[in-house]
Amino acid sequence: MTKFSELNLDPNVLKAVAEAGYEAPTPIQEGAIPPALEGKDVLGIAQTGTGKTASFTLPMLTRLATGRARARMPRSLVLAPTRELAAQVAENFDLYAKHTKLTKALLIGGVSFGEQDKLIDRGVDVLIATPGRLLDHFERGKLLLTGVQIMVVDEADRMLDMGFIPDIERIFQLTPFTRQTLFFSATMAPEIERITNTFLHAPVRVEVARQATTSETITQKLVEIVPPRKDQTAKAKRELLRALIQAEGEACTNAIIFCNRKSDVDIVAKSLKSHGFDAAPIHGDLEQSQRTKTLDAFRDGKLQLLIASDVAARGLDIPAVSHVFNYDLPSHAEDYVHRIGRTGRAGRLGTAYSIATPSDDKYLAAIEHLVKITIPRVEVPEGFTLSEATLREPKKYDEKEGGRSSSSSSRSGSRTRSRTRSRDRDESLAAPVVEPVLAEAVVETPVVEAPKREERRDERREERRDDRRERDRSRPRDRDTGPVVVGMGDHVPDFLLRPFRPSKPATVTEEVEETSEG
DNA sequence: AAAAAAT
Repeated sequence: MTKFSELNLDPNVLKAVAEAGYEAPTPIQEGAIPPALEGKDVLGIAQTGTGKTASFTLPMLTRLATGRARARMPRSLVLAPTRELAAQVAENFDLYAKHTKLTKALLIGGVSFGEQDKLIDRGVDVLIATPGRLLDHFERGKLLLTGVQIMVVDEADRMLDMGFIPDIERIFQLTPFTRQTLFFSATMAPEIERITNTFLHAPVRVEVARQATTSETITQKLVEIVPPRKDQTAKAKRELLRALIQAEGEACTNAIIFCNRKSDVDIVAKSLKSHGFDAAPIHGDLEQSQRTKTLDAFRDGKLQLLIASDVAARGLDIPAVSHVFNYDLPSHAEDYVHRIGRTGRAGRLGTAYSIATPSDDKYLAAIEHLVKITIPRVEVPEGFTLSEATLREPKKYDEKEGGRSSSSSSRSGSRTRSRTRSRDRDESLAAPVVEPVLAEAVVETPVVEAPKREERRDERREERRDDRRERDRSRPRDRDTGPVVVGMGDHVPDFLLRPFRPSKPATVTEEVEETSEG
């Protein structure tokens, strides 16, 4: 087996690695460090938890060991998508650079410019930044990127998701053509491929097998509930979450609870706290100081439950999380893998619970397709008092539907139709794989409904366009024109229509048509 | 329908 000591790293760097307790490099490190040390571009395809950060940190420090920084001209640059991730990279630099004289600055938003400016002025070897703040410094003329010898892009696919690619391209163009580029991404989306083709020169491609999502170290479980009413979903989910945490008891030493929305992060955190749990929220709308404080407390074991948006889904290295709870199933299947990957790290055992409601069926299918397993369904825990109402029981819905559908079928017309649509949606939500007798009625509708819904939307759009045309010709006579005209009847005073219609309607109509087609 | 990041 290769050892770090065989990798030609700077002795001072090697010393820090040894002190940190590392002997043998991970596959990504073994693959990326040698070419990086030779000054070659590296394209690393690897996910977090594979030792990616050290795979660029160690060779960078080694190559920067000779020479020193000039004022406002950093010698290297690391870009990360989130502030926490950038801060984490910075911590890694501190760790491995402690026996060198290399300096670094962390440029992230949410903190004042003053300290960052001071460091840049003095000259730093390594600049670690989120794209926005870096460009901000650059535009203020405080920063020159022409001295960058090594540039690292970390978590490029996440940058893509977050719309950072234009910024990244711009930053690439601000650095010298001769720079060395180390580029990391978990996946190679077409857009990522394009960037690497443009900005990397004959890169050495290092690909590390995707982390097994069915990793034996993570036990995945899914709890499905059907809240009796839609407006009770959140309440039911919060209660179920509490029951799940309680059922796990002492096994749950600490956990990250993921919500899809920032507002839900706050609500769930508040709710858990009021029920006596040791919980705190983290998401992008919170003050940076608060984010740092919360994350530090969680890392130090002073906080048991971290309620998080996807700001914490990727990259963050939080050791020893016993549980992950998906309060919401993520709408991007990839995120499921990232989220549950927060537990079961470094050979430790972990448990990942996901809460699903019927409206998650689509997401769930995508997730299970991606991870290539059927996530084991488990019963709701005993402490879940709403269980009777919220178990996956289609009956209530079907009874209701049966009653309503007969009354609605006696009617017709566009207004009733819109109500029918929302009813059908509920119906399809409540359609589980059980109850064959009722399934007849349930299955039929969504299957037919799905394509129809699209058609109808198009129809309506066309209708609306027609309406406009009609009105422009001042012949508002169609009853289907929508609630506004129906409500006014045929008695709409002419002046009310005038502001929407310039003096020569025919011409305008033509113009509208032309522009809309062009 | 939403999260992240520059203010």
